[in-house]
Amino acid sequence: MEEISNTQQQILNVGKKEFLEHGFKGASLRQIVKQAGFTLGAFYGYYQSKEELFDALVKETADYIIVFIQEIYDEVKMYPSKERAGHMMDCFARRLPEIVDYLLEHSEELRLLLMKAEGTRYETFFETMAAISEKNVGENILWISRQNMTFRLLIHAYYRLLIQVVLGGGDRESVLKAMMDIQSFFYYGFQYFMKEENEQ
Amino acid sequence: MEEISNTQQQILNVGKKEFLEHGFKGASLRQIVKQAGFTLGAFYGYYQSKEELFDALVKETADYIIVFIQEIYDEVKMYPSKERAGHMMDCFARRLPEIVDYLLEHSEELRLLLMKAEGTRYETFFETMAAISEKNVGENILWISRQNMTFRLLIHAYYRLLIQVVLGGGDRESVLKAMMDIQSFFYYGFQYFMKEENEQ
Amino acid sequence: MEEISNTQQQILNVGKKEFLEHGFKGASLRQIVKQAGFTLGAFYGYYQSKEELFDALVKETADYIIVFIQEIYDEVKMYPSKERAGHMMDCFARRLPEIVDYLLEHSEELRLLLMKAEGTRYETFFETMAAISEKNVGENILWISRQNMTFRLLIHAYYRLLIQVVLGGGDRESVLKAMMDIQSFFYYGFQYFMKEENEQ
Amino acid sequence: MEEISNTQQQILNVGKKEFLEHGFKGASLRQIVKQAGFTLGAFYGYYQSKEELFDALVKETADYIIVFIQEIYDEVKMYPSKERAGHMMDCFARRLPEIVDYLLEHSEELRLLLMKAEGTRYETFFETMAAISEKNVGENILWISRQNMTFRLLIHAYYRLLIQVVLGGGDRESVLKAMMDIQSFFYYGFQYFMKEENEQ
DNA sequence: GATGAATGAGTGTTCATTCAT
DNA sequence: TATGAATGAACACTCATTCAT
Repeated sequence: MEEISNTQQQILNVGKKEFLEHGFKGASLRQIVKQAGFTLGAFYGYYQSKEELFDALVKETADYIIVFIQEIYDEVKMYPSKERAGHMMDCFARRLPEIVDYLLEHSEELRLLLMKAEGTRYETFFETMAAISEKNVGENILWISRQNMTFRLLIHAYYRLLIQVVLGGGDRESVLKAMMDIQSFFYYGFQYFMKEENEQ
Repeated sequence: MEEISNTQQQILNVGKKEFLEHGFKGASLRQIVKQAGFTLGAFYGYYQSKEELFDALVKETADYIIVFIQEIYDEVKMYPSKERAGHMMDCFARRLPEIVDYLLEHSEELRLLLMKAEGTRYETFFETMAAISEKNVGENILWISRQNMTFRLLIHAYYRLLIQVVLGGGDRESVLKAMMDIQSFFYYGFQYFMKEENEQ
Repeated sequence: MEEISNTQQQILNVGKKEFLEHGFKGASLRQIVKQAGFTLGAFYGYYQSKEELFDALVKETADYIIVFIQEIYDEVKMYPSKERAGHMMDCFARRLPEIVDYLLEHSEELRLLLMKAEGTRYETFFETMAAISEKNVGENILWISRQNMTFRLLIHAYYRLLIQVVLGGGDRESVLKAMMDIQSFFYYGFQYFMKEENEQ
Repeated sequence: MEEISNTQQQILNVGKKEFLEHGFKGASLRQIVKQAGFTLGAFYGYYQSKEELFDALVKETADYIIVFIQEIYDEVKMYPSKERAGHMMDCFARRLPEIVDYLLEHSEELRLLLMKAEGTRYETFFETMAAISEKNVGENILWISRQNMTFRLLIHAYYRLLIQVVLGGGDRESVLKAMMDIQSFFYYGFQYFMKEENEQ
């Protein structure tokens, strides 16, 4: 456990607020330390750069999400190769409440990560998330060929919807309800896809 | 017909490139005019501000899109009230090739508009697009209640997919194919929704 | 008679307006030619610089005023040396209506000259006016010694009041009335001075 | 007591000099910091803007003057209503040495305030001073009707003379002597006015 | 006589970062 | 740990003026 001094906690709090308000590039270190009641010099005692502060705010959440997605695909892989496609949505659905809870608790970090990270190494975080899916689907769910751009895009869309619902600001119940609906929507949609592919 | 001098065309070209690379805020007028081989003074002979240059690059495409979406809903309105929901996807599908062709030809402007416009009056362009849909759906396709957040999100997702496909960089054929697939996917998905709503 | 083309007249009109509004330094040639419906190039066909335009607007009035003041002192000089001081105010009073009429007709030029000329060779015009008085008084109205700062300042004040009354915006009658009052005020005031000086 | 570092003092000194030389608008921050031996960044560590520097140079003097004038009128108000007019000049005369001393010590600030403040919130400081007089005279010294433009102008002239004497650069004695003379001059002048008004 | 394109130096202001103390 | 002073480069924008056509 790293010790976090009051000063550092202040900087983190105000930093989060300012990054949320103005984005990484738009936020001013001067403003942050001023509001936190410290000086620029103090800041550089804790972080080596503006980006390092952003990182500190966001890293844990980013890592969690990446691991979480990978875990889902690991579960999918436990089915026999041919059944994987059919179970993919199940696996996602099963762990939906868990990830929703986590994201609701870290919604500010999520927003930073996905909407305020331009100029940091997270500016392509969404694509990174999607790339994990593409990799796993391509390697393991064979009949969905990796070239199938449409499928990739629908995965993107699914993630984006999940995020939007969480960031939309509703309570846990309505967020879960919306995601269940979307899940069903996607389930029906995918039926069409699997039929199509089988016919070809 | 406005005449556009070589200089101005240079500024437009380099400006487009720089805005695409760094976003509106991140782009530097100094860099733009330097690369265009002119001075800052020359720039201000053509445009009154940085934003005006962005506007000149993007306005036509923005206007075209807004008008286009409204036109689709005007077509939907020509059906009797009860049939509108069923025909909505048809209407979108019918005009899909047209908008795809237009957007492919203006894909750079589209990218500026939707991903590089922070700091300009277009920074909420995507929301503006979606708001037109919400307004029309809410007023005219009655059984889809305006409060239905999920439905709103799916409209967002549809537009976002359309844009991503276009910006994905494929050729006309593969873009159209992908959009047709997505169309079908959404069609099937909506079946579920309509069933659900009717049962309630 | 110099011919003045429409273009030139336009520039003069708009130039006067802009100089009045923003002062010499604050006025922008760009704005002037834009409002006049011409280009910067055209401007430099008529005037060699911004200051030359100011000069053109103001020179005649400036010259007239200088000559006028000198004329008054020339009249004073026609009295025997000892009587001059006593007649000074008379001479001023006698020609008051004439100068008031002229200044009312050229009040805009007067304002340019005295309040908007910073940055031009007229920025010390008021001091120039006063210096003529000082010179004449010092040379010719002997008992008022040149060192008498107070007397100099009262001359300044007299001129300043004259100008303020004219620029105050009243009609001819009220301007003349005010100046007559001021004249009397100064007349009484000077009585005190002459008494004092004689006693010393 | 605010501590003022050497740097800040340097900026204040050079700033005062530059503002005196070129006026507020005409002075260049770059020139100021260059002469002070610092950089622009350093400047903005002390002042938030060019105007704030001007303010720092001038505020104390401005406030002092405003309060001082008001105090004189407060003294006038201690006389019965009918006697006020007759005592006004007395009250001014009584406190003349005090204000002269103050202004002589702050003559540079006075010059900034009254001749170099265009573009700052002090650009109408002279009018503000005069307005206090007008207000007090109008409310309390009844027989001098507020509409009497001439009277207003004479108040202006009195202040302007006071300032000119101070800024004229003489020593304390000659300044005081000049102001006493002017005081007497105005006293005699006002006799005429009061007579006139009474006769009407 | 007038245009329109262009210059080059200037403006006030903000930035992330450094460093001696 | 924290300060506070300072840097130097960057920002968008405006200016009076020039000159080939």
